[in-house]
Amino acid sequence: MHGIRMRCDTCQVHREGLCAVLDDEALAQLYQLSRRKTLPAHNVIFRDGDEADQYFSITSGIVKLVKTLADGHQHIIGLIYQPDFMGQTLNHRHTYSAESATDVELCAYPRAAFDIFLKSHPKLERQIFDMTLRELDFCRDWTLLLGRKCSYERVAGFLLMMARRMPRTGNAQEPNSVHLELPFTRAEMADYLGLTLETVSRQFSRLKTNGIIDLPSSRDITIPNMELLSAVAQIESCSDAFDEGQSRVIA
Amino acid sequence: MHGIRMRCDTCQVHREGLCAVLDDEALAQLYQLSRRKTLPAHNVIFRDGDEADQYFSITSGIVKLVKTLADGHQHIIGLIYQPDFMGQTLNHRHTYSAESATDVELCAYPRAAFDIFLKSHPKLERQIFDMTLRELDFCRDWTLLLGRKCSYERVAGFLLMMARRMPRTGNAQEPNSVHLELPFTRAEMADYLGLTLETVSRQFSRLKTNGIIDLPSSRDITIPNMELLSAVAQIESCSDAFDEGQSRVIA
DNA sequence: CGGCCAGTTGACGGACCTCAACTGTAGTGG
DNA sequence: CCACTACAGTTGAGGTCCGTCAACTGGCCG
Repeated sequence: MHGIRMRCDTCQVHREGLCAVLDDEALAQLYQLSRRKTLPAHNVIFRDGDEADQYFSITSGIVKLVKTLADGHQHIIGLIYQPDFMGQTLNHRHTYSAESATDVELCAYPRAAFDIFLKSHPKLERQIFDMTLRELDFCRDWTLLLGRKCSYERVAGFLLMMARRMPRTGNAQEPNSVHLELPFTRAEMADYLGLTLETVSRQFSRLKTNGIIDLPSSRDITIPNMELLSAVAQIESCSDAFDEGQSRVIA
Repeated sequence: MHGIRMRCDTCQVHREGLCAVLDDEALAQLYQLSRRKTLPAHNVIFRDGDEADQYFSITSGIVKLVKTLADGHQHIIGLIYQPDFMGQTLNHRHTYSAESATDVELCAYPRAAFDIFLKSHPKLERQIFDMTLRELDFCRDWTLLLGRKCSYERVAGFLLMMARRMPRTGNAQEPNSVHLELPFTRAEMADYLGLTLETVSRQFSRLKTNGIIDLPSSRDITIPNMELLSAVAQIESCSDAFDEGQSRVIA
C-alpha cells in the first residue's frame, strides 16, 4: 500500500462525506493530517486483530468488511461505499478485516491526530456519528434479510441495495431502466447473503427467467422495472408463487 | 405510560451509562430534562413510524426493538439492556417499534432539549457515540450468527450473550456455574434468531441432553460450564457431530 | 373442572447445501 | 493458431436441516 499525496481538488467526493461539514480552513488542516492512497481490487486494508491506528475515508470504490471463520469460510459483515468512513473501533484492535472489493481511493488519517482534530470540530464528530447511525440502521435491516427472507428475496434485496448505492450507469432513453456492473463474484455475494454461490446463481437465473432482470453477461445487470424488483425483495412467503409461467397458465 | 418523577439516587445505574461521564452539576441539569418512567413487561414504548421526539436511557430491564413484517410475523432486530440508550434516528421517524420485554424503568428526554444539552457536553455526545459503536459491533456479529450458523449454534450463541449481559443470579458455591432466568418465550427467541419456536425448543432439548445446560423449568437455565457453551456457539459445522452419545460409543 | 397459553415432541415436506459435471471466457506458451 | 490451464458461472442430483402442521403435556386462573 503506497501513500501518494494529492490535492483535495481531484477528490471525487470533495464536498461529500466527512468534508461536507468543514469550512475551507478546517479542510486545509484535515488535509495536513491525511494521506491519500489508491489501491487495486482485492487488497487488504487492515486485518482482524490489527491495531486500529488509522481511520479511512473512502473517496472512490467499495470496501468489504470480512470475518473469517474457523473453517476458512468468509462472511462479509458490511460494505463501505464512497463517501463513507471506516476504522472506528471501541477497542484499539479491529474485530474484522477490510479489503478493497473494487479499485479504491481513500484518505487515511492517523488515529491520534484525528482524534485531537475531532475535539475541536464537533460538527465533524456529529457527521461521523450520523454516518455510524446510518450503518447501524442498515445493519439492522440486514439482520431481517438474513433472518427472515428466502434466497430469492435475499438476492433481490441485494440487487436493490446495489442499485441504490452504486453510481448509475443507466442510459437517458429509458429512465426507469437501471444498469449495474456488479463488482462481486457469485461467491462474494453468497458470503454477504448467507448463502452458497450455487444458490445465488440459481436465483439470478430465476430473476432472469421471471423477467425481473436482464443478464447479458454474468456481471452486467439491467433492471427494467425497479418496482418489480422491490416487490420481490419485500415479499415474505418463500414459496415459488412469484414464478410466472406454467403454474399460472395451468391454473 | 405514566411519568413519575423520582430522584436519581434511587436509579440502579446512577453512575453508569450516560450519567457516568457527567459531573454533578451537569447531572443536575440533565435531571431537569428527564422524566423517569416505569412500565410493566410487554408495553409499547414507541411504534414504527412514530415521530422520534424522545430519547430513552434504560435504567432497568430489557427493551425489544421489533420490526413487523407484512405477513404479521415479527422480527427482533435488537435488544437494549440497562444501562443503554435508545431513540437516536437519522430521520425524525422511528423505523422500528420498541417494547418492554421485562418490567422496565427508563429516563425519557425530550429530543429538542436533549440535543441542545448535548452541544454543551461533548463528553456525553462521545459516550452516546461509543454506545452506538458498540451496538454496531454487536449487530455485525449478529449478522454472522444469522447468516452462517445452524440452529443449535444460534441458540447457544443467544444463551451466551444473555449470560454475559444479564445480571447474574449464580450462587457462590459454584463459581463456574451461571444461572439465568430467561425473560423470553421460545417464540420471542425464535424471532430474534431467525428460527421458529419449535426449532428453538428442540435445540434447548438438545443442549440439555448434551449436558451443556440444565433446564429445571423452561425459563430457568443453568450453565455448568461456560467454556462448553462457548465452544458450541462457535463451531461452524452444522452436523450433529457435537451430540455426545451413541455415535461416539460405536466408533 | 375447563379454557388458555407456553412448551415439547413427532411426521413430513421443502428450501437450501453439497457434490459434481459442464460451459464459457481469458490468459499463457508452444 | 491452437492446446492447455485456470477460474467464474450454470445446472443437475441427492441429502439434510429446518419449517409446517399437528398432537400432546403441564401450569395457571377463573
